[in-house]
Amino acid sequence: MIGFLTKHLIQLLMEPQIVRILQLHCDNIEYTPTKKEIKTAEDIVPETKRLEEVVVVFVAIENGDDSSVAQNAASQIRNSMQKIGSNRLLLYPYAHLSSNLAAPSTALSLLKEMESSFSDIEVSHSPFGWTKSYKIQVKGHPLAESSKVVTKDSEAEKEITSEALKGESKIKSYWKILTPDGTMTDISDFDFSNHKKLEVLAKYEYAKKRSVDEPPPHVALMKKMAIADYEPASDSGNMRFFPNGRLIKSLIERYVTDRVKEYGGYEVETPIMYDSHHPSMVSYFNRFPARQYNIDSEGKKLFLRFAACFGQFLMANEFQMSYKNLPYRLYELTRYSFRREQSGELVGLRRLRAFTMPDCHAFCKDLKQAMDEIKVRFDLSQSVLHELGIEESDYEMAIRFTEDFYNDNKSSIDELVKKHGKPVLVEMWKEKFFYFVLKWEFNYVDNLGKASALSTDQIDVENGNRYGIEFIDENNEHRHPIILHNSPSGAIERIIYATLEKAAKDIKEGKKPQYPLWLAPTQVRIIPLKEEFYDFCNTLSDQISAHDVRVDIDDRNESIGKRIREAEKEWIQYILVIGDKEAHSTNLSIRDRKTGNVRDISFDDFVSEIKTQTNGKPYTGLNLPKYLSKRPQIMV
RNA sequence: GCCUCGAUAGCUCAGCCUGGUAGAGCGAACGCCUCGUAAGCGUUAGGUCGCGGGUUCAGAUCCCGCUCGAGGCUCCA
Repeated sequence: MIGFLTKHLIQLLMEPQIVRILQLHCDNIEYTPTKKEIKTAEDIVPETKRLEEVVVVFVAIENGDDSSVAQNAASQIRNSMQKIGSNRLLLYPYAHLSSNLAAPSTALSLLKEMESSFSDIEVSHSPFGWTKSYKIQVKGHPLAESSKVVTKDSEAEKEITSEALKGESKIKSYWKILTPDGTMTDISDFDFSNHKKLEVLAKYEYAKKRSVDEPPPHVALMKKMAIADYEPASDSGNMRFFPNGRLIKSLIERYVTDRVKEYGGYEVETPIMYDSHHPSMVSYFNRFPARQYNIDSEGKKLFLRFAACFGQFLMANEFQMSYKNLPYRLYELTRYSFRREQSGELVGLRRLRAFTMPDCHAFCKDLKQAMDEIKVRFDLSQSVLHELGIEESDYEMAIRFTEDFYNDNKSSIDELVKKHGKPVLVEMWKEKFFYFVLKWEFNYVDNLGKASALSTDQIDVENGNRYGIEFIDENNEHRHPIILHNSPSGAIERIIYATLEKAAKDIKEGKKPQYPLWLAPTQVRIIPLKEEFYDFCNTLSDQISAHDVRVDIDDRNESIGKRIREAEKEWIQYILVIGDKEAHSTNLSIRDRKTGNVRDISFDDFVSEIKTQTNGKPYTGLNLPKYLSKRPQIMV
């Protein structure tokens, strides 16, 4: 905020003979006149005034201004207020905008003229000629802050829209490509011809080529496969998961959790809401304007967590740690993390307001330990994605760091790139702005050329201090750990999104889409030819499911063709049609969706064929009635 | 937040341009058929055409406003 004011004040001071305006869309402003600054100050009783939901216009009227300029200024203010949908205005005389002020009497009369030209909205002005103290809360949206210079000729109008929000975060980024052999190329000099997906990631201006009206294919699939759907009675971006979706999601959740625990993470559970006035939150918040759900409760201003960081940091704050305990890793699968993304940004399972995020923090004693640890977690993330069915050709890596950090840690950074085995996108900063000095992520690039981050890790050098997390080092000194923030898979919903997008790609290419067998809601479907085989089917299904296989029975009175067709539409990999022949055979006749052919196979071989494909993955039983005649249709 | 599009049966959608009794397929209920690897047949039920206003003898249809949704853009700590 301070930086913004300074920047624009300098710009404003360079243009002579105009009305100068700094316009701010505010949650509230409170001001108190303290003393008269000039003899001709307005005659008022000084009292504190507070306005809510208001556009505050700081205005300086310069030498040479007249009525037409005032009118011009008023009409511009009116225009922009319509744009942002506000109808309360405070004109705030602010001499510091100009070094060429008009005489106070002229200025006051023009100010009043401006005020009176707003008949249709609620308008007031703060007292002219008084020294005032004020408190102001500016909104965070892009149009909230703007400055204007208005001259007699309205065509000379200049409007500068604030870059305050993004401007700060984008300070001096240098975009590069780093190849596995360690060479860093400027992005404009890199030959992308063999790296199309990386190019998509690199230029996120893909709008030009893509056909606009096409919804991402996973949205239709998530409904058709009865996985998930929008819940109109909730807020946008809060999904409901049907039995199929819950089963898939819960298996992925369990798998990622198992892998993190195997790596050395200790699972914890922390609250989903926090007090924004808690001292640890305040400084964190000052950097990041409102993008969270806020809840007022008994005078507390609570917000819903947007990551697991707070809970784990506040918890680690209570730990008495020695350097001998480090690295120490805390893990939580947040169900949910909440980010109140702008409504227009929400898309299916790709971008949500409530999502499930595995989040593993490693507390490290020094940078060397952190660099060793980040490599282990890099391998973990790669492996987890692979096992979830997302291959290295599906995603591109981006890495961000400060220039100093790169120079000091070049070989370790090169090592990460080498592990990825492909060129990676680099964003390099001259100096640290965020709390981290290095961050990498894997970005899934979908059918429409959209990139979404999956796995990520960061080296955080600030929050150990901010949250008062300490350990005692070899010399009996108190020190703050370096903290790594890793999500080995990224949001679970996003893994489902990627899985469905890959399936959609198969469909488009004429291939049969398929779930990885361990995620399939039904792994084996049994279809009795006639009612007389029901008992046989039931026994068979018990025998198969005794080996931890999800098997169900289509006992509906439908034609055999129709029941097979529907099993195919559910992407069920194995179908067993049971008739006279099968009921009297020791072997099974299985229809394998991958080939569409029927083959004979022994019971044991069949089970072991399934086991090979689901080896090392979690299992849970059917999440639907075993008999299809007992299932409601999910119509979405 | 901005732009565009949309809202008709449980679901997918037609009808709207050119105003005149509300349609189809799927699904559901019931019945027939008892079936050999991607849709067997018939009958029935089911709609305040998102909400509010206007024009008209008459509005799902034309006009205005609103609500909700979706996609794109911007954004993504």
